[in-house]
Amino acid sequence: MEPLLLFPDPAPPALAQALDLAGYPWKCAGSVEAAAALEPEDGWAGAIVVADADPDGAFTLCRTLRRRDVPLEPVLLLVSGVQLADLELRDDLFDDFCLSPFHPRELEARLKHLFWRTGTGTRPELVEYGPLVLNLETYQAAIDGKPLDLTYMEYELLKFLATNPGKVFTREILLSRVWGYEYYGGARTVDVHIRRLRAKLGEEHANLISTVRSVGYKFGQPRWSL
Amino acid sequence: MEPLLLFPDPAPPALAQALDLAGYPWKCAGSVEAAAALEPEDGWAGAIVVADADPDGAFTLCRTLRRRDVPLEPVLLLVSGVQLADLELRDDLFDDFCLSPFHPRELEARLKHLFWRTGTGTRPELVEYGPLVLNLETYQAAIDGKPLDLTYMEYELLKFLATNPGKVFTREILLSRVWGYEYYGGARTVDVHIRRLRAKLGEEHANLISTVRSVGYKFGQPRWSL
DNA sequence: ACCTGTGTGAACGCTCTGTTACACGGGTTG
DNA sequence: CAACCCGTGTAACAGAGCGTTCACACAGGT
Repeated sequence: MEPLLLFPDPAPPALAQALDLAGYPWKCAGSVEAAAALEPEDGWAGAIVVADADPDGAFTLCRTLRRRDVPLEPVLLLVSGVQLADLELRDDLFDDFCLSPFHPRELEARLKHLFWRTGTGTRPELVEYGPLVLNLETYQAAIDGKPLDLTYMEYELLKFLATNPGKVFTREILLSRVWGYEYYGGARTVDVHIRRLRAKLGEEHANLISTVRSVGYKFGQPRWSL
Repeated sequence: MEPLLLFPDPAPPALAQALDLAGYPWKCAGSVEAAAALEPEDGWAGAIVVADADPDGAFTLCRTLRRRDVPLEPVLLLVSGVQLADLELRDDLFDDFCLSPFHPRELEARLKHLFWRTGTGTRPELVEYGPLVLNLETYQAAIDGKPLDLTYMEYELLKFLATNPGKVFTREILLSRVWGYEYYGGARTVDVHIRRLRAKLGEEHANLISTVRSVGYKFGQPRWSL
């Protein structure tokens, strides 16, 4: 995903932190010129403009962004309560606004809805570990960019292991956590699924799942762990 | 100006008072039927739906409003902080939201910006995915330029899937999001509608909807975007 | 060399899905 | 008002896919 443009420079720590937590990349610019210099090749994903400290600069930046050949969307404005009146007659300069101080989850919800509304990229939920990528929304898996054709149980097992890399699980734990608490069956079932997973991962990556003799299995971190 | 539709009935005093102060006329309705009975000849100016007390009723009303021949705009949702997660996957049901308790001036600012925005017509009336085109205004569908004769449920189901391409939905999710919250019925209903959709899409495009065994259905091809 | 634990392949049986047929209700037509 | 059509929900069945189990080979540790 392309980064968001933030104004001013430096951005308020709370804003930067909220975006980091939500997983949105960003870059700061303190002026129109700095924004132009920092702009990625594929353009910004959007802009978040803080209008508290320097309203004039903020609105100037918004105006510039909107005057481009392809007007930048979305533009989210962060304003303090007393600034609400400043929005008067400036509706064309922003797509949404958020009161400052803001709740991180409100900001995240607004960004999400904004991206949905403007039709631009929404990030899928991913579980990644090295060459392995699991897309939780599409139920797809890929390794080295090549899609893996996993069955439901294989996917669930791999997802559980990959979300807890390095940790060892006994077969009983895996049965209860992946198969379900009420499940009562042979522990060897796990072995067979592990084997099929290794086979589908390919010879090169079969060692992503390692056997811990007399204990169980673990995912990743084959050698050097803390 | 036509009145705003408020939900539920009675509306929170703070909301009514804020609207009175801002000069917006309004009427309350506690159900879909009441809203239909109260609707002015020229239609509502918009709707403000409070989701705090009765989320199910609120979202059902939103869905009804959006399914009209001319989808009602704008819809402003009032939610409490803990409800932010409820907005997940419901982006199509509202145009903006406001955290409750709200500051009257924030509400006023949002309404103002909302009317400005919807007045300029930014709502996407088409949903496109590859050869498929859905016209949300005329309720028509076409594939490869040839019109599809879909029933109401088929259209709603396809619309929901096509607006979330690549994402997998369980039958339960589809029942609640397409059929409605209050719906209690067999999950196999979804299967049959999927099958009818595939049949109408034609042999060539039937694979636009793919089955994810033990999970549900998804539309279109993966978005392996980063 | 023995024993325990794990890898491997095949076969069984169940769950899930595709598909068809039918029942029900609302609306329309004669 | 009856007869019909259309849209929708539900039941039933068959087939395929998939999970589980078993039997045996193999490796590691004592």
